[in-house]
Amino acid sequence: MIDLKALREDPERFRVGAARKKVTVDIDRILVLDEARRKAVGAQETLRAEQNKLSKESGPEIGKLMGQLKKAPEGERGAIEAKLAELKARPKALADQVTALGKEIEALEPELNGLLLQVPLPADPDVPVGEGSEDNVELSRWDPAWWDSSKSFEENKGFAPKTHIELAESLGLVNFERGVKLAGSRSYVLTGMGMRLHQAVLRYAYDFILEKHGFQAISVPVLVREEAMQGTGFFPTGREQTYQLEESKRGGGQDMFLTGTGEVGLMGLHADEILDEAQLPLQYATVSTCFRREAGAAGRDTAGLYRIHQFDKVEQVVICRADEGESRAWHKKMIGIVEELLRSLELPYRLLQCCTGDLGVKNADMVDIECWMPGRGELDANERPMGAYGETHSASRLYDFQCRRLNMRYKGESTGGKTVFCHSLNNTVLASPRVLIPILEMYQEADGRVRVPKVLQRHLGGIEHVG
RNA sequence: GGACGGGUGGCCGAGCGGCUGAAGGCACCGGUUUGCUAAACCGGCAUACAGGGUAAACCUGUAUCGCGGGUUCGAAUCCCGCCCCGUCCGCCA
Repeated sequence: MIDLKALREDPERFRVGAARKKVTVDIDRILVLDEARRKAVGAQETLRAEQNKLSKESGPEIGKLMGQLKKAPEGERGAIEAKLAELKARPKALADQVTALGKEIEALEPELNGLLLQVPLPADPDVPVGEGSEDNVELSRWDPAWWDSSKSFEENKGFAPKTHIELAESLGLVNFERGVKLAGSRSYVLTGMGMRLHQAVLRYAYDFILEKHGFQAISVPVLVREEAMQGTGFFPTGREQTYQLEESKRGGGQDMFLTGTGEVGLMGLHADEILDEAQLPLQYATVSTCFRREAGAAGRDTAGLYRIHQFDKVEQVVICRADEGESRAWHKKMIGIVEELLRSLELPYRLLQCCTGDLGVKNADMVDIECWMPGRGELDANERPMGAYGETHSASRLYDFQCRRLNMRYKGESTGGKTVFCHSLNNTVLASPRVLIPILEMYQEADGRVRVPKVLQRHLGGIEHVG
């Protein structure tokens, strides 16, 4: 949620911000509705002030007259009743006007609020302007000692690579057919060492963020109420991306939603709370199952473990003071944690500065990390993929956009006793099974086996090879 | 699924038609006292929106006692609907 006051004062900033993010939202309509609403509210408040004053004056008198009426002899009742009616008439008339204005306001608000929820947070000025992912800017690359990203897989390792799908099949790591039988397209079943690798890499990443970086371990519900989805900024825009359980249709209280990321639970934890500045920054990490409908992605990445409806993810979230410098410093730090993790796994990766067109509504800045996946990308003359970077991580800075919606504030020395909305950030630590793609493909050997990354071996009982 | 009980400020908790934005306590902030700490005492202490004021201090108004509606001149208080939380029993893990 953006600040309506800020929009009122500088609508152009939000017009440009939305345009650069390729989001269509009628800012002028918001201004018109806001103006009309404020006018009506102002008029209503004036009337109410008058009404309150009147009822304070005439109220006790009415009470007194009512008492007299009970005891009064027949003859005097008419006079008292007339006086009562007169006393009651004026405030009543005002109340009717207030009600009328209330109806007017009610008519305006749904549209205004609906529009307001759609206004994206403008990207920071240093975020490159662009249309979409093709305009993202590469910031840096990293390769392990045994890999040279300027050369092909075959030049690096001396044999042609198999894709993770082929490896999964030959080594019995995934059963796609049965996944589809059970749950439809984009479903899979990890089997044997596939499941063990999945568990091992998640556990490794989770221990990594907790033990090496002091994040707090926490579990989250993955089935949440609508407020949590709206509060974290996934609704209304991402509504069609989420699975909805229509409990209300079965006579239950509310519909529930399956979360697409642990971020929803972690950020929702402190919704409607006022935190003590001394508690900040909050550094939370969770591992949770994520569900995504992948609506609108029909036909893209249909095979393999890349784009699937259900996966598991270690997610990190930071809630800090409302300070741009602090927010930027945390962003760097969170990205650094992932770099350290990927280096320990010896996976080649690159950092991408996302351009305005590739940002979501809620972030001011986003850096993606992509791992090299030899089985992805364009096909060569032999119809074999030439490899490509594929997104495995995404680090966002949201300023107070999310906390405003969640009504998550803090108070302390630096705020001068005022309550201020917190800033929030989030980043993937590791998502699996997607990360198994670069692991399987990069660690495959000429004999068809897959070496187990060193750091994962202790999570797999010391096993050095799969297959 | 059945039977109850309950949702009030940062927290606990009273109030059950006007004098209540709301007693009292805790926490917090300022002060007095004090060798230090503690205690004691005094004072302060909700949020949002709108208007005024220098985008500060502050002032004014309105709203807010789970949410929505109703009764009433007037509702935290009465009525109706909904949501949520809790307890006990049953069922399942």
